[in-house]
Amino acid sequence: MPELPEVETVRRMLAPLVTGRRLLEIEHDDPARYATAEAAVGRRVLVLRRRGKYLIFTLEGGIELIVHLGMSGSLRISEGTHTRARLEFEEATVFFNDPRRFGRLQAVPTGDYRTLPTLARMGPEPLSRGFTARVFAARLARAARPLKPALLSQEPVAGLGNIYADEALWRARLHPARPANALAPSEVRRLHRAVRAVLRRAVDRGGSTLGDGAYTRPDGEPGYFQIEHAVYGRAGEACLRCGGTIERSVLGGRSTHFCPRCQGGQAATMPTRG
DNA sequence: GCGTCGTCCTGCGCGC
DNA sequence: TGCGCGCAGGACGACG
Repeated sequence: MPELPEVETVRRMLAPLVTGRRLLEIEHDDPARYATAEAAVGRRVLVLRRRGKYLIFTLEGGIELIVHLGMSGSLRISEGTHTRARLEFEEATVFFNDPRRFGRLQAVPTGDYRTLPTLARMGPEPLSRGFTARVFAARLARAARPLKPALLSQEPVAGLGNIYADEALWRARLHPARPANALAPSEVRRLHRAVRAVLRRAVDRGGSTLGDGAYTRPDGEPGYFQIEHAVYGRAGEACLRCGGTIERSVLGGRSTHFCPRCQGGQAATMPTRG
């Protein structure tokens, strides 16, 4: 499932192919989903940037083409088995592959994210200078809910999904069910460092490609961070830090992986499943 | 305003 | 072997 490292990997590979090129045509099979993207046709790409898990093609004429890969989407330079849209640029073609159709492709006036509330409310970029422990603490303090769903909301910090939220919480030795607004300053600093460290490392490794193969780079190659996962997908296995047994629970409707021994806190109150 | 839950969608694994 | 069921996930709207 594409999170910040996967989307950043895609951006780095596609940017040289599309920057400065005109988008000539968008061909798709689903007008209900992708018709608004057609407003981007005929415009030149000024820059391809990333905000959280969103890819944003900034186009001439005050238009942005926003791409969200959902949980199974990918942008590829060759056609896949579930290609939903084909973006024809001058001298380059990009295929939007999305088996489960959770991805989005739409054009908006630059900066107008009224139809994308998560993007509009999104917290700071975790690898930017603006993401300080002080800023993070202030944003976490707004949420009374557990850390895991709070992080998935994108409001304390941008770009974390199910995998990297679990990995960051493990690195910070924080239980996923701890209320987000109840962390000590030292715990916020630990989580701040952990988020940045996990994401930096994952970007370096080209993201995570899981067994379902849902995410691959644009050239079809996998990422390699999955072999460094400490908790995600390791339920029942030994914790790499303390030797405890990794548990899988459901929190905020999402599978959550953690070590009850060294991530302490409210482990005893967590419902378990699976 | 905030948190929770259901919905969207489809490939895959599992049990029968 | 083949069928049916449940699960996985991010975003968002409805609801309390």
